[in-house]
Amino acid sequence: MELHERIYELALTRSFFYPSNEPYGQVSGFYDYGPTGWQIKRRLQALWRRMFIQEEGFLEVESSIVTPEIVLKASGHVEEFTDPVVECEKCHTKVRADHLVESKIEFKWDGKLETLTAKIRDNEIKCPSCGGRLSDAFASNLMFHTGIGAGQETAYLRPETAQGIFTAFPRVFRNHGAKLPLAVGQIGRSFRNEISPRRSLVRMREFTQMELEYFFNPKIPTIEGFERVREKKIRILTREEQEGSGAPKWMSAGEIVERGIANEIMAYFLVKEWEYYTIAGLAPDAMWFRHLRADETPHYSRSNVDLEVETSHGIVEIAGNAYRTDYDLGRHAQFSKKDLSVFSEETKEKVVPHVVEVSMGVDRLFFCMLEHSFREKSEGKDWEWFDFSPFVAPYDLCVFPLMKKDGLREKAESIVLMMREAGVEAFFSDAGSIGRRYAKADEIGVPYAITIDYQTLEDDSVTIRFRNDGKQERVAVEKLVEKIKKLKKEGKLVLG
RNA sequence: GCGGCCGUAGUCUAGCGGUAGGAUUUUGGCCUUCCAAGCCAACGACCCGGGUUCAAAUCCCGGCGGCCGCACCA
Repeated sequence: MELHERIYELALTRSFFYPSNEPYGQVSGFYDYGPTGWQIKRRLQALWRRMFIQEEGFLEVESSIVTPEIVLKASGHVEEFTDPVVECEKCHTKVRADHLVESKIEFKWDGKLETLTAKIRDNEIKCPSCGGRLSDAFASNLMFHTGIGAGQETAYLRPETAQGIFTAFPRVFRNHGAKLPLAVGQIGRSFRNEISPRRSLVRMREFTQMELEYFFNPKIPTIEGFERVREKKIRILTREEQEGSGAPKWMSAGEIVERGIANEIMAYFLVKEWEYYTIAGLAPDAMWFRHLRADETPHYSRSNVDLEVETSHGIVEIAGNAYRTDYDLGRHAQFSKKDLSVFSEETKEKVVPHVVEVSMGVDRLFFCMLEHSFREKSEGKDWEWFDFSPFVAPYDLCVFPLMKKDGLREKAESIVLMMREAGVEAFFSDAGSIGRRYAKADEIGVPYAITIDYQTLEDDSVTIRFRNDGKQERVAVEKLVEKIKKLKKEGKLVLG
């Protein structure tokens, strides 16, 4: 059995995620998060918020999902997400029309559907799978279409959260210091009407993104704090290595800048992302950044660097970094007929800011994290479990009375109350034997379990069990909250 | 969308013409002083529609859905 198959079974039984609207039958590409999964996803988002917003003093917004067509024309999505397609009249296979024609004859598409249809007719191009007659070329759009108001003015569900940040830029800039650089992030749902979504959370029609746009004066492509990360290393697959060995290399932020792979701003975020994903529980030896080849880089971008992760579903891209220059603001200026340039105090001139974008997918991260954290039965444990980091585990700890009787349950409940009041997320259970409950706690990756035993009633102390080695340490109840917070902060998972 | 395989309790699975059996989970009870103990009991399923047949979970057709490959996509 492939790991992802096992993960999917676990997702169903442990309430990580499951198909949306289940009683009506599955519609592929849509998944709900259950109670346990949502706890984890929330924490992945909270960790991002802490590292990419709070720690940096950046700003966060929430923009609307339904987006008028003109906005997405400006962004390029109406064109970019519309593929020219032909359909076989016999077997109904759909094929990209431009790719098909290009593969048959020497041809450069001019963007017109009629041209493609003409070429197909002139050259008698047939269906590649059955040889049947092909339809005229038509546009197939990957955005969810909707209509606003009684007039049903054309609109789409946003295909990315970024555009809401670009359109908010002028106001946010003015209201929050009117100075560059300015960084604005957002967590939210995006939508892509995939033709045939597969691989569960890896390719969804409705998904969650965490995006950050860093606006700066193009003459000053630097970021405060770069010196702190200059020597820090990440794994990266350079363009040369993609031609060569294909093996990622450890490289420092400084070196990435020197080699021209990224500017300081992007290099800074690469380091930050590496830290984020490592803390979130991805295995550093199973992920790497990849500098996209020139032919993969959009025309408006100076450099794109993706984060790729190895999984049983193959290599999954979970983050994209792009130096988008002034493309987005420039296009929105053009389409809205507004001046979106701002005055730069740094160079005493008006500039259209450049943008470095960090775009991360939460659901794909969630899936990769489950795979990388999954642990088979072993000598120490006769059950499968998840080695989640304390930052993303669904609960901070479990509270278990050794027995239900003799006042142990009541004592345990009072400790749960104390923990919850202190902001510690505690899971309580008195069902079944204590060993069984430890196993259950391991199965959803809770890092610590507190056990209330007979000694607790005598001296008001409890044991803390560490998930990863099963060893226990005795702690006074009055020091419990402090102790747990310390363990979490240090990420300590074994007593040792 | 095409092709191959498939659809039985929450999960895994047996049955493949006579209306379902196991494992696990869940619930209640007994028992239990630390790593999925044991015992008793209970709950719980044949994807949907049509056809063939005395009789369909089982055979046939259609639909819906899944997995893999193609295509599409990141």
